[in-house]
Amino acid sequence: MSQNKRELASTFSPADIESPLYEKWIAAGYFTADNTSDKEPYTIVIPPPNVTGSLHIGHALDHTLQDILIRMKRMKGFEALWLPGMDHAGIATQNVVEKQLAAQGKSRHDLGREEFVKKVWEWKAESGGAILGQMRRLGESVDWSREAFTMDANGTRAVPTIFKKLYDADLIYRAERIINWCTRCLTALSDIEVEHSDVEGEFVSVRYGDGEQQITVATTRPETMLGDGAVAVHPDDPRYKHLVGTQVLLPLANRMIPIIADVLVDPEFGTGAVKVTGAHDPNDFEMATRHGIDMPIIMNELGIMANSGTQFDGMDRFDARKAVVAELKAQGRVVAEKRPYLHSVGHCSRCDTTVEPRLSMQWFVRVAPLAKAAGDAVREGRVKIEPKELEPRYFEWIDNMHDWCISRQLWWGHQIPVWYGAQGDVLVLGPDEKAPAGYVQDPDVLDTWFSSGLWPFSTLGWPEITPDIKKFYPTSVLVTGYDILFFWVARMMMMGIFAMDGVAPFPVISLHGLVRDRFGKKMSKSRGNTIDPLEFMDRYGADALRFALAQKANPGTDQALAEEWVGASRNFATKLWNATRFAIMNGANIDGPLPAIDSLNAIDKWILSRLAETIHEVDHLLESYEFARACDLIYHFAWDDLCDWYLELSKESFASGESAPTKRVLGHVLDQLLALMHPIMPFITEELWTAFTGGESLVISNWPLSEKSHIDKKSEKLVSELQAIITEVRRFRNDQGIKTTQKVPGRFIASSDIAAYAPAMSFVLKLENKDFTPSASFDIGTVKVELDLTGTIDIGAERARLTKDLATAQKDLQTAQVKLSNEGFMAKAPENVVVEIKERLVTTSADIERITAQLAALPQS
RNA sequence: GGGUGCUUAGCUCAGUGGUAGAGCGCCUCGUUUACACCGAGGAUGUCGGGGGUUCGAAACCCUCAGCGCCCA
Repeated sequence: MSQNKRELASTFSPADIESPLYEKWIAAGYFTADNTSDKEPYTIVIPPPNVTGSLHIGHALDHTLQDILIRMKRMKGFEALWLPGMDHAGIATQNVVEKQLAAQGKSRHDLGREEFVKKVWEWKAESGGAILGQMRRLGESVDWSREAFTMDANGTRAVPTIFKKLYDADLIYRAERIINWCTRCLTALSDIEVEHSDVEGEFVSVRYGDGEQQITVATTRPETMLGDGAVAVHPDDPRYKHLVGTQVLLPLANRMIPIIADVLVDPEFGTGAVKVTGAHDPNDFEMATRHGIDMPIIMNELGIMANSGTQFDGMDRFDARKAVVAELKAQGRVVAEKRPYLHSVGHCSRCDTTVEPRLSMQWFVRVAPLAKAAGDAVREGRVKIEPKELEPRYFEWIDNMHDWCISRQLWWGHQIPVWYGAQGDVLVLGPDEKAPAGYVQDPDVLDTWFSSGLWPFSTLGWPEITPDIKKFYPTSVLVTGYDILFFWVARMMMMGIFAMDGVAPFPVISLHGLVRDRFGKKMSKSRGNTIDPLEFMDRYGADALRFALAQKANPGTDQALAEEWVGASRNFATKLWNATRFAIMNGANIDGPLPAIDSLNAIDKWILSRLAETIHEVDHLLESYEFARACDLIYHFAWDDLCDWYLELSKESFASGESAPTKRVLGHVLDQLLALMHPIMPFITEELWTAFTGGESLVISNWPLSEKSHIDKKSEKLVSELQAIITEVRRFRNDQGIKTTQKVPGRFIASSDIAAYAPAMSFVLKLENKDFTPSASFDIGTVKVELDLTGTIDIGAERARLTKDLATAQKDLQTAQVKLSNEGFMAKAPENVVVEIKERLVTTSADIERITAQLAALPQS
């Protein structure tokens, strides 16, 4: 084994090591999961990025967290499967290819459906999936042999299977309903694909009818009045009671329409009377249905006025709005106008076009029973949401879900598996069934989220009960941003529980937040504050990016990111690199068993104790998806405990030559630390560890074990005393203006257990051990330090230092005294707290006495 | 309008009942044989305002103010 040890380059260069290491891992097949192994499975399916997408900073975060879990579990001996793949992203992808066609002056209709879909596949082959290469750069340990696509063979069988199953269970139906229509994409959208934002519009009050038979309605969309079927008021509204049941003249259209009473009307809002346009407003549709009111459609798919039988036909909806108001004004029917009037308007999440509510025939999923099951799974604890604080959001949404419109008037996607016969009969077919001659398939495709809802099992070969399904379903955890909790997570819950006999697709949903800019502002192209993870990887390496992201990933909360912070993580990597070089230079090794703990010095015992504690806590935190806290502990153990203290305190031992146990201990600590860090920073740890140990790979090495027997509070206390002494002496030297490099005669007068480490401390502090007459001395606790400064000390600086220490001690003393003289505290505070405060009283009193004496001993100046 | 979260050091954020923390930034000093992508030392906060519970509150409760997110 040891013949594979290597020398390390003197400087850390991520670009030199990352890509060869990834190739090595792939060639070795470490990431390929074995469905025949007897290891316990651990499965994560990657949230499939759009085939049109490239790796943005949010993916980098999401994927880093998943890789941390997968790599840790693989090291823990699980059969780890991390399944990669992409989503066909219906509208987004179709838009991309349509744009290319538009550049040639063509539309998809010029090609026809079959040709167009062929074109999209060609586009995918050439330009799709750029993200996959970028995932390799990030070091993702995904199983490429199982790479999936929502429209691959598995997806193409799973979709009609579940469609038919839902249809047969009466959970899919076709109906004429108000849906959200995008006049640019020319398709229906689900509620969730509509983004609401406040816009400045207008609020116009219009008088319908004349004389006795008149009523004023207010609207933000005057043009839709051409499609009004009624006017509605609240049944208890005394202003209009006499009009209910009568008819009123609809201006412009010159039709008589009824006045109805419905509780949906808010009498406080506007005039308390509203127009009822059943074909172009969801609330109105509800009222119109209830009262059997006509619902004329007065706009075509493009948002152009049509079939209203008025002069406005042929006008764009927004032009018509102005024209209608102008004409009403001319007729003296405009009672009031508010402009601008701020109100919420829906926009297409893909292209930002103002969404038009539109009555049309679509396919829907009846969500009530599915959503109930998905909600119950969380309510009953079968599925946990991490962090728990996000549960209310999940319930609020899933318990109030509307039926899901799943048909899209697109060509790219899973075509709806329904065929219509000449007599209007409807056939829903599974993947292996063929429609009889003469039947025509529904031209629409399914919502992209319909197929991605099947992702946790369609990718494993469902509906076949494959070895993969048996081994790897349900998956172990879902890691994703809270922003797609509704889009995707809820769909997977509903589909998974329905398809897999009640077994939810994952027992845990671990949600992280969004990556924001350095000021915590949302990133957007228009703000110009977006961050490109690829650039950061170029400049600082993949490990630095991963660590920077994981270090700030607190459950469910957004994180800010700035370039310097990635740079700081790179610095951390460099620190680790140099520490390992130093360790190797000094003969650190992992040869043979660790020396007996009792035989070790306190410094070695201490670092082993800290290692055991760190491993224990990091393990627990990672298992709880507390990535930020885990990274923080690792960072401080590696930098503070190991580099700043252990290596420094051990230098004397290395220099003296009597260091065999320390070399073995250091080797052990490094070996374990690199393993512990490997899931987070896979490249540099692999490079360092293989060079240092000569081993094959950390990817397949054992996860570190926390040795409880190494935990040694006594040594921890002793070393913390050594640290306090060293810090005080440094502070004294600093205050006295003595250079760090200057050697000074000095000695410690201390009890034997501390005196035993005088050589180590002297080495760190550059104190010379020789005969001298002290010209300065001071106390730290029970330890006296004597120094020969060969000259006068700076009394002013010394007095300032002691005065400050005295003030601190006096404040601490006072705090303790106040507590101890408080009867309530003495009576009710727990014993251990009282003891602690009493101890504090004793030590601070001693400190005050000591410092006061030192101050008094200073010569007057 | 409904739901939900936040307000702690210059910035970004940890910290769920026992002497206020981290990273970055800032100040001083330093080419010590792992590391200047570094080391040593230092400064900085009546924990948004007000009230309450408690021996004790940044933390628990009420209230006010500001900011944010989700949904309608």
